[in-house]
Amino acid sequence: MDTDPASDIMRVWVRLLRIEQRVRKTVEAKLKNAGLPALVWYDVLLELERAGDAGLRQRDIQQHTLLERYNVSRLVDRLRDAGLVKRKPAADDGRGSVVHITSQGRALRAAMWPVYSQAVKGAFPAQLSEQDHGRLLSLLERL
Amino acid sequence: MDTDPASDIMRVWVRLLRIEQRVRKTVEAKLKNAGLPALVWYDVLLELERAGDAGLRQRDIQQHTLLERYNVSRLVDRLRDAGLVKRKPAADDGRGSVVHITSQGRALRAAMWPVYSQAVKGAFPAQLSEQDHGRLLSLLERL
DNA sequence: ATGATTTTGTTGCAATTACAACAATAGATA
DNA sequence: TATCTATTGTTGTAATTGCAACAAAATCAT
Repeated sequence: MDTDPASDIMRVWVRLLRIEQRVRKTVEAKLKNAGLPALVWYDVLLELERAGDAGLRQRDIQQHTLLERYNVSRLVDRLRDAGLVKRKPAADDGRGSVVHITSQGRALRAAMWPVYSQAVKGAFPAQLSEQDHGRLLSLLERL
Repeated sequence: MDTDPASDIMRVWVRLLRIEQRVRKTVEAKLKNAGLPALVWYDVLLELERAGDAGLRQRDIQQHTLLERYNVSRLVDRLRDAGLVKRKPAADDGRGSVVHITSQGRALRAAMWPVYSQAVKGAFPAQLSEQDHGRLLSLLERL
């Protein structure tokens, strides 16, 4: 077993971790500063918007966002309480429910986007070339 | 302002975010499964071990780990309660304290390393070449 | 069909993290 | 010096997340 702290993959991981923390932190701060909810709300609203009229099972939200089951359950509660989504019993599965975004939900997601987008851009001050972005993306895809 | 959801930098960010979530999740799960504490404990213990006899101010822990001030405060409390670190008043600064790792702390960090390391490797199944690792790392360094 | 297993979702409680206010010292400025 | 501001750290309380147990329905195996 490789126990070298400086191994390639660990270097990549640690670097990736720090970048994620730094960017997430600034994004969350700017969202809060703009009076908007946290990033995870955006994530869920976006997935629901993409899902369209069919909506999404909570299970699907879980898979898309990598949230835990119980966190999805409670987050959907909060989104519903805020009028951003609706829960309906699943027609073909007596256990679960289907979640649909409301027009208020769509409006909030749209309002969050420019703040989110700008915050991310601001947190990556280095201007990589289009080619570098492509290279980086294709390397990340392989992880 | 660019509001294109598919812009290069946002693609990179979203991909990076998902990778971080996936890997962190498996790492935390494997640590827990091995009866070991969470990743953030490892992070702090590692920084303290690197700092050596001089120890670290809590402020420095904060900067290295990107934790919030109050989280450092309470995490150091827990580490101290677990016998992994010691807090001493800072000689040259009446406000703060200096944190030192104990031998138990070093032992725990050492015990966590192989589990951590293997978990990360396992979470990156794709075998990138040494050259690709280098390319990826240098691109990440620029973010 | 029936019983066991898996999947889906919820909930009480514990642990952690976030927010806001605070105290104490250090450092800067008049 | 005296005062103002910034830095460092703590703590009460609220919000969120994690853990464990649970319920209900679907799926599988016999």
